Parts: sequence; C-alpha cells; structure tokens
Amino acid sequence: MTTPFYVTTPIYYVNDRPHVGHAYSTVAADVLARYQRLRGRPVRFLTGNDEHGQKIEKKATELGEDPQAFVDRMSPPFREAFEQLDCAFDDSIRTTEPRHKERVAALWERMKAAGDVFLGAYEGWYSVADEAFITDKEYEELDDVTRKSVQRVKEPSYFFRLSAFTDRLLAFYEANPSFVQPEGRFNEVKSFVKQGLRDLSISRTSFTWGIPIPGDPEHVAYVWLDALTNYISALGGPKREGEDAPLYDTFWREDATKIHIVGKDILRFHAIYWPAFLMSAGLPLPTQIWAHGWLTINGQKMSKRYGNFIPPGPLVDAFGPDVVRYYLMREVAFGQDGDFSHKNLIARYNGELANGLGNLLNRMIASIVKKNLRGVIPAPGPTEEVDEALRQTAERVAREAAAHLDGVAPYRALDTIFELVGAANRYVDQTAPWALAKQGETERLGTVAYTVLEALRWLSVMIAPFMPSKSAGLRRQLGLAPLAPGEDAWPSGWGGLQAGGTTAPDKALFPRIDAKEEKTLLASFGLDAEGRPAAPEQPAPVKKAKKKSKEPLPEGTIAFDDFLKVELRVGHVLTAEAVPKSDKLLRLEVDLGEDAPRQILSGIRPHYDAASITGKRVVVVTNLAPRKIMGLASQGMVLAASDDAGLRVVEVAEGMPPGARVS
RNA sequence: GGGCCCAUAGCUCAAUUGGUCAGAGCCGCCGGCUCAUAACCGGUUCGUUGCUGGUUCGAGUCCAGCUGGGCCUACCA
Repeated sequence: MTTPFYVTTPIYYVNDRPHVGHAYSTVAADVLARYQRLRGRPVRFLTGNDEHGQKIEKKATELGEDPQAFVDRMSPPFREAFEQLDCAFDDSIRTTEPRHKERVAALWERMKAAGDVFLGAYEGWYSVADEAFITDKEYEELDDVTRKSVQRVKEPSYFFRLSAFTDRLLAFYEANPSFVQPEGRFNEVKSFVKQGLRDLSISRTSFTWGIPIPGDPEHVAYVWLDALTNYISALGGPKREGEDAPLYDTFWREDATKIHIVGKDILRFHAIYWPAFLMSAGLPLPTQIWAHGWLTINGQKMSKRYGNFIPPGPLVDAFGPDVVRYYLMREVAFGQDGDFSHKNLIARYNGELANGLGNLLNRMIASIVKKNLRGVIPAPGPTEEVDEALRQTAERVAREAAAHLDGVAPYRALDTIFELVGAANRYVDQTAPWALAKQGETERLGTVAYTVLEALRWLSVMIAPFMPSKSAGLRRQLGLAPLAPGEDAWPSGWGGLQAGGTTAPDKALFPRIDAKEEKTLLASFGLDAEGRPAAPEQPAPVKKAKKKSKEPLPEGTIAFDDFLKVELRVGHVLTAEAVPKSDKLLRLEVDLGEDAPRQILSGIRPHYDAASITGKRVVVVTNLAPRKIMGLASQGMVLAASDDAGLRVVEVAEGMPPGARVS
C-alpha cells in the first residue's frame, strides 16, 4: 500500500504545561508515523498548539501579559517535550500563525458559500473552562469551581446549520463503520447524532483573542472551528481558486489514510462537527478518528491539584526516551483508560527489555559470537526443525505485528513482537551453542548463531517505530546501518543478514535496574518502594474511617499524617466585595492556580475593606468542605492571625505563584 | 428517564462467524542449565469464565432478568 498516510495529534491548548497525557497522544501518533514510513508510504505527521480563546485571553490578562506574548512563551515547551521523546513530527502548527488564520477564513467562506452559515443571536451559558456552550441543565450540574468560569452570554453570533447534517452524518457513519474507534465511543457519537443536532454557534463577539470572521471583524471564530481547521491548514488547505498546495493535494486527498488521534474528551468535536464542516465545504473527510483513554498516575487521577501533574521531562531524563515510549505504548490498551506507574515501568523494563531483548542480544553478540566466531557473522549451514520453527515464528510475528500496527493497536503489536524475543531465548537454550562450540561442531554453531542474529535483525526493524534509538543501537551491534527511509523495510524475507559481516559488541542495550537503583529512582519521583506516592495527597475515595489501633499520641498533639490532611496553598486575591446584608463578610475571588478562581467568603471586613485585601497573596485552606454562608458558597478559608486588638491575614512574599503548597 | 460498554486465574489481558480438557505474560513456589544483564530454560498452584434462567447436539461467545463498575445523553416533577 503506497497511498499517503497522514496522522495528527490534537493541538494542545497552551493553557497547560505539557504532561504525560500529551506525551501519550503524541508518542502514539509518532509510532504510527514511523511505522508507515518504514513501510515505504509517504507520511505526514502533524502536531501543534491551540492558542486562541477566551480562556487564554483571560489568563494572559490576569498575568498582565499580552496574549500573543503569553502563547509565544507557553507553546515552545510542547515541541521541546515531544522532541525530547524523539517524536519526529513533520510539522507543528500554531493557530496564531498567519498560514492558519487565512485557511480558517477560507474554510469559513466555503461554508458560507454553501449556505450553511447564517447570522443570529446566541443566548445561553458559555463555559470558559471548556470553551464550550452548555445547556441550562449542564450548568446546574456543574461543580462550584467550574461554574465560576461559566457566563451568561447574549450576543450576535453566526451559526452553522449543523441541524441540516444529521442525516448526512448518519449515512456517512453507516458507510464507514470504523470511522470512530474504539467502537464503544462510536456508539456514543451515533446516539448523540440520532437525537438530532442543533445549529452551532460559530462566532463570538465578547472577546477578541481569535480569528476575525471574513467580512465581519467584530466576530471571531469559535475556538473549535478555529482549532479543527489546523488539520488542513497545516497542509495549505482548503485551497483557493487556482492555488497550488502539494501537501494538501497529497495528504488530504480522498484516498489518503487520514487519522486523527484524539483524547476521548474531544471526540464529539472531531467525530461530529469536523466532518460536518468538511461536508459543507465540499472537502474530503478524515478516514478515522481514534479516541484513546486517560492515564492515571500511580493509580491516581492526574491533576495539578494533587501534585501528580507529571511532566515528561524528568521521565526522559531518568529512563531515556525509548523506554518511556515503550512503556506508554505497551502498558495500556489503546482506546482504554490505563495507569502510568513508575513501578510498573521499571518492572517492564527489567522483565521485557533488559532480561528479554537486551540479554538475548548480549548473550549472542558479546559472548557466543565474539568468543567462538571472532565476532563474524557465520554463513548458515543445513537447517534443522528447530531452526525452521524459529524462522516461522519470526514470519508469523512480523505479519501479526504489522496487522496490529495497521489497526492502531500498538500494545498488541509489542506483545506480539516480544513473542519472538521469548522464542529466540528458548531457541538458544535448546540449541545450546556454547556446547556446540566446545564440541567443535562449527557448522552447526554457525547455523544456530546465524538464526539468532537474523531474528535479532528482524527485531531491530520491528521495534524501530517504538524505540528508534534502541533499534539503531541494536543494529549497530549487529554491524548494520540504521534504517533508512525509502522502500518497505518491514521484515519479510528470511536471510537478509549478510554472512561475513562483523558484529560490534557493546555495553548492555538495556542495563538492568537493580533493587537499589529502583528504590533511588522511585524516591526521585516522590514514591515509596511500592511505587506509591510517599505522601499521599489525594484522599482515597472516602470509605469508612477505619479504626487503627496505633500507638496513642501524646495528649494534645496530632500525628504528622493528620497535619498533612490540611491542604494549604498560596492564593492571589483577584477581587473582593462586601456581601450585601452582612457586616463582616467579604466575598473574595481567589486564584489558587486552578482553572478558575475560587469564591471564598471571609469574615474579615471589620479589618480589611475590599480594596485593601485585593492583590494580596494569602494562605488558603483549600480542601475544606465547601460551605454556604449567607446563601453563597465558600470554597476555602483564608488564614488570619487575630487577638483582641485586631486581625491580619497571613501573607506570603510576592514571588510565590498562586497554588503553591504551604507546609 | 433513554442508551452504550465492561465484568475471564493474585495482577494485566487472550480466546476466529457459538465447537477440540478456557490460554499467555507477570507474580509466587519447585527444579534445571551456565553462553548471558543474579540472566535464561522447564515444571507448577488458584478459575463451577459476576449471579439466575433460557435457546442449542454444544455458550466465555447468543437471548432475558439481576448485581456491580464505567461512560454518553436528556428543556418530564
């Protein structure tokens, strides 16, 4: 198959710092891209950043920064993180680039020309945190924190006639039964569409940080219209009359394979809105939307709040890019939720990479071939049944692994590939080349050694999409050049390894991590020997408080653990106002480094007025159960010192960012 | 309220269109080997495949109900 292959990651919203979740999506896309390149297909792999929207504008304003300066600062860390992970994307687009903006305008014009865009007025709730319009019901069900970022909007707005696409979308789904993967997610999409679609508001006038609408610059494009367009704008599409766009013509043509890797949270936008936009504009639709699951971290939900917001950098520093990539792809079934566990990573590393593949290479190259064959690859003699069996295993594995990669099941591909590692290790034991050497059975030894080396060569190709550097290292030891792009290099013909070549024994490809190192490594990630967070910050889902008969504590003291239950953080007081009908209460909006500020009520008005408390950096108890005071929810408590003479809030030096933990 | 998905050995997962005694890896235990990264190889314990019925010559695999978990969705109190 030599049709072009196009794979994209979501474009990551620059409100966040890169974390393991971003790395996961991107590595998955990179593995697919590298695999298809190996197969000799023309490949394009795109990632990028989503940089517009009200949330960005708001955040930048809060920081006293120009939005453009803000996104210029927040965007590079994503590319750097992915490069560190050896993700070889061909392009990384930013939605603030001119090349993107002009294509959003072009898409808009096409949709408008098709008669699917009309001017109306939108009234309803808009969630800034999610950058999405929500219904009244959804609004009511929100938690208090999120609700803070929801606003009532009533403004003129352009609409996209999404309602007219219900039947066309359903027909398309029917005709493309694997358009959305996994299947369960597709069902959700279908049932959502079956209920009938409402027209979609696709412009806003209440803020400016976005792409102006052609002919009506009061409006900026709805962020999702803006963002989704990236998949074609990066290719130079949609084309205007008479334009030349070779990338677009190659990778977005009807028969190219076009896969969007997305998180399950943004599936609806990709599986419903995006195809509808493209249908309206008369453009080809993507081949497949792959929604993967979420990762928890050591069993806990990843969240800034719980301090387990894992950036990929330290992982790469500790284990190297290939091992992190391997683990991410191996551990979780693509499409399902999974857990990222440092402990497990080390277990898989030792068990599969060091003991399995690494040791196989080492026992052969650095020992048997080196000692008995002077490091030269022997010519195979007549084969026996065991030799044929290993060869057949290799052929089956290559076939199945390829099928799994074509089907976007990287974890299954790895599972299959490592069957060959196991088979080769068993083969070495069965044929006992060290014994053959002692008995002077040189010809048989040659056949056995060749068979294992050839299997290793096959492995060097099959692991390449997952572990490009380790693949190169493995090939170097086999005396082979790194894989070069071009023809289909996936192993199929047995015997490609040239006899007479010189092997290059080297240090262990995957040095084992011993128990002591493991402990040190885990500790460096703040974990105990069992791989659990040393100081669990995330309360276990409240079961019943078990009575623990521990040593009694001295009267009047609490255990250290008890102290840790109190979560104190630095809060930046954004606004303050007196609560009507109350003489003591102030209603504060406090930035705690979360997505939205919290509302906190504090009885400090006798000592502070609204103006004097605003802007202060205070200490807030953040895990106090929310409480309603005079009808208003209070989501925390500001610490203050007081005596008869007066009251002062506890303040923190200017430099500490909101959200910093106090302990 | 409507709908979807999942529930298989201690853990993570497999089991072609229902069809050989339900498998693999990890973990544990026993043994072997010694070329190797205290590695590798062999053997081995635990499953009435969530529960209850049904269809069938035959069901983990289909149907109904139940229990438990996850998710999508909705302008019925």
